[in-house]
Amino acid sequence: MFGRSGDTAGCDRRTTVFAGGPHRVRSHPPTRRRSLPAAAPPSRPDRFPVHAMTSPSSAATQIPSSPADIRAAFLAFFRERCGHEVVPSSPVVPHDDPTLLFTNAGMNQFKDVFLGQGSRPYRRAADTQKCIRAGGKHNDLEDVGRDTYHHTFFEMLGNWSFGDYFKAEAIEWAWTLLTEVYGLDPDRLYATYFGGDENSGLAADLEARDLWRRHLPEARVLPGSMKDNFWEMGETGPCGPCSELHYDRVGGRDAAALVNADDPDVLEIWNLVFIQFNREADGILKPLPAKHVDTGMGFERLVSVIQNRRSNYDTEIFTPIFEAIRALGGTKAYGAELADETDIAYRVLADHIRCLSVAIADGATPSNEGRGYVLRRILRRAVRHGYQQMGLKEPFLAKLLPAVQATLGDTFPELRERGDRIARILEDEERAFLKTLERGLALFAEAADRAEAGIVAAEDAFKLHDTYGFPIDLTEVMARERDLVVDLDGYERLMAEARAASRAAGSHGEGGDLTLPPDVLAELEKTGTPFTDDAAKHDPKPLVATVEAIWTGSHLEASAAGGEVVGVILDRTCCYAESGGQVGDTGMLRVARNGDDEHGVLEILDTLRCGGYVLHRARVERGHVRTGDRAEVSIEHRRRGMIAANHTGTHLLNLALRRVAGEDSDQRGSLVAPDRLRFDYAGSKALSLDDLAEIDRIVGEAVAADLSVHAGEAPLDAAKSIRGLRAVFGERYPDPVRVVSIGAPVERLVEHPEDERWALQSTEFCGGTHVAKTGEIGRFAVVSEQALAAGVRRVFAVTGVAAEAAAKAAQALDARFDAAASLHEEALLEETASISNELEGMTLGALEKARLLGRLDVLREQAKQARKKMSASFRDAAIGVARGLLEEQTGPCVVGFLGEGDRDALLGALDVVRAARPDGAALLVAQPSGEEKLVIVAAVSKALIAKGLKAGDWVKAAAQACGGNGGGKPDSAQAGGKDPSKLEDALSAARALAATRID
RNA sequence: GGGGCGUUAGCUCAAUUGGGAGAGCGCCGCCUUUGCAAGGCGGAGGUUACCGGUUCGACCCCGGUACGCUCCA
Repeated sequence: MFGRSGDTAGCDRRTTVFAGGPHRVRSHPPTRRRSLPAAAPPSRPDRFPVHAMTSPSSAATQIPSSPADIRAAFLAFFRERCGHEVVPSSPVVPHDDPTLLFTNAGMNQFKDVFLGQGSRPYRRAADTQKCIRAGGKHNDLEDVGRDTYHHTFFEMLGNWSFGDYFKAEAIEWAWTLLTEVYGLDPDRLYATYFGGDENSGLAADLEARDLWRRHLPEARVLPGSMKDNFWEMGETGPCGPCSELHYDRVGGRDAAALVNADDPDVLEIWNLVFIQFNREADGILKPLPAKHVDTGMGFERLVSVIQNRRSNYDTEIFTPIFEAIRALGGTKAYGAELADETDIAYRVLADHIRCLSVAIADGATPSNEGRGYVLRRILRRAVRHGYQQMGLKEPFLAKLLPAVQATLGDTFPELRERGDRIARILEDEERAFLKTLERGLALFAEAADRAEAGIVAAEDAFKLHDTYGFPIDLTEVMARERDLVVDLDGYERLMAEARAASRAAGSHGEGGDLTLPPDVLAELEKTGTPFTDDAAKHDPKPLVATVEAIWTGSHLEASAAGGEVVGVILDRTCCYAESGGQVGDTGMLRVARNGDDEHGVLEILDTLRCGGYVLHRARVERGHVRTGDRAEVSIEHRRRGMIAANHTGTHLLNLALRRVAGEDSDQRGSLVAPDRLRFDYAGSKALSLDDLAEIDRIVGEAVAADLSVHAGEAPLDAAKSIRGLRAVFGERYPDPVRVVSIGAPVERLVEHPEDERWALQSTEFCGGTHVAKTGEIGRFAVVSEQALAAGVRRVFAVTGVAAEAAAKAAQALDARFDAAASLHEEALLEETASISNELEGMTLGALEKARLLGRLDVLREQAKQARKKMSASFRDAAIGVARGLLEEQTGPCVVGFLGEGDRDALLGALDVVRAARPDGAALLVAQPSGEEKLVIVAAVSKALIAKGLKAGDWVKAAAQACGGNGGGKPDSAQAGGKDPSKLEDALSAARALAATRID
């Protein structure tokens, strides 16, 4: 399968690569679709023919040329000739590393190995890693499209040594691969090595220099600075010198001066990092006992070099995507011009659709925070370029997905497997943004109207961006169309202010975090502190352990005393450390020394895992604790029991969800706490009440069947093949892996993994604690169901006593509803409001809650009718009294008390009086039923206002006479009084004022 | 994690300084018309997201919560 296209393309390429002479930029490769991905060899390196690699002499006739061949050749080289394990790319969304937005380097998935926290069954590895550089410390987003080599998404080819081979082998292999396998001209290669740094007291890496000199003349082996040639993971931790290979696209010259000088024709293609130090907290470098190699070679760049194209975008990695963009219509063909706006849009779109497709395939979703927000920005940037440069006003990104699948789908099959989901999310998100644009257009029109001297105010531009998400460059374009300009300096100033404020707020606030930083972990290991043995966590009987270390949150301490909250590390423990969504145990730690039973008593508030250590976050209640103490650890059993019930309940819920919501409803996260459980899963449709009922029923059946819960370890590969297995999307599992099954024991599952029956039972990879029999769960109820983000839904549920309590609460509310049905008027209104409030904050089964909300609707309708009836009767009564007043008081002014009534009743009566005396004035008072206050309203005709009687003054005078206040307009006003006993005072004050003003 | 904005009738949105919650569309009824489109008249429809505070009085002011949008980290 490698054969035909590889052969011919290889020969073609050879003439180009070795042609030498002046550099020529080929406009376009002959893109024959057939020769692209369809004919590419599969990415599985074990199927890659190795004859080209094993026989260097024949390599010249077998130089890989297509992107797929080049990728496969890299993996085959390290697998076949250098004994590496070829591993799959880790997901581009690092589900298990919250410190990282996206996987941005090949070494990410081996970070734990370099930090000394984890290990692998192999010591040499190679892969092609999906990487995204956007939004984080490495942010290339704004540069994409403007040059030939920045990408938000790219592949990083890499090979690693974990304490195995070192500089000599790494350098030798890099050289061989590039010159022999890929046929690069050795005269165009330059190597750099770390040239030393006096300030840091670091010597030059002469070892690397000399190794390169075996292949390259001295003039092309160049020393580099700390910045270019010394690699560090962070402030502290593993680090070391690195050595880079650079390639001169032009050739036939001495380009040494152009290395690391940002020349587009002299570019770094491979970085070899030699991890040999650990930087301690005090900044000092200590040599590592186990030295590692970490290399990275940008795939897109490599292809451009081998194919002799001046831009990454001119390779077959991108050209099929350009074709798809052109097929969207309405735009010219890609012209490969750097400054051309349409060509920039081509590059932006091609880059961004790759990035978005890969990220979404790995489980990310555009959203308004974190990595989701980065994706949203990338998508919007793509839509904006399409919208402005290509006139694409309808969602179009999903139409580019097939081209991405065609170029990357063989290597990363998840792009095809999750294609529907990717397309749907892209389209939804595009529609949302088009709506934002529309709204922004309207707001911009207002801002443009306000513009003075042809300048759109900085505040307006900023607000459009900050509040309404209207991109600044769109604002500029629109301003230009109306012959306006935008105050960009002012805008930038406001942005800088907002950024500063945001940063200032984000920087403080790290109290209470007791996790161990890497340097402390290293310190512990160096001093021989053993990893905590927590095998007893699944059978948590109290046990006696030795205090190994005490962590204050900032340093290790020999002892802790009264009131302090510290992290205690023991040599062994029965506490479960927070992991896999299950919260950590609480319990007690009793220090015994010299026969004194309770020398120190600590309450364990939480238990967490740091590297190989279990950290007990504990408060010293009495006495003190020292390292070396013997202490009895015990957990709070009741709480653990509730957690176990919820954890087993979570597994049953997971099983039920698969049946109700479909096979695609992968778990996306979960929380197992004592009082409730939370489960997030992939799904875009809300669960109906019927679905919820079905879930409750399925779980309820499993509980009633009192099934046995089994746990056991099994080889990862064997366990993965068990039918019906539910694993967390994107999670990496250890080998062997712990399997928890409900029903048949783990051994039987592993014996016959394909058995159809397993599909009906719960089987999960899980390190958590569970009940022994499902009957212990007692009762299960889904409590609520909601959307968490687009494509992710969250279910809350309760088990055991909490579920019992919810059922009882529902019964109690039913009784109240029954009683409320016979209530009338005010009692009905009050009870309705009271029930409504309680229902809001109550934990109830989702089904019960829905049913009770239905009952509440009925009750509310009754209450509404009652309110209307009451209101009407008050109003009628008030109008009746007012008619009486009209008969008694024949003058222009009517002043009187209408009895019981609210403001609406008063206003209704006032209308009647006003109609009867259009040229007069009226002031009416009423007492709201059941309240110790008075309401006063007044209306005055224009004629009397002219004489000096203003309604506002009038009601104020009356109100102040009964302990209140009020006001309003001259023709109409309202007021209130707090003391009904002074009613007569209020009325006479009103009469008096009217008399002085009118007569 | 920190800002900004929003939430009012079934839908789209108004509501001057705090002083009697409206419009358009849709819905229902009646009238006009041979019929349709339309028009005329009338009507129903609101816990102004929720909770609390200030006030004689809150859609409006203040604090909190929920949800949504948006920017920054």
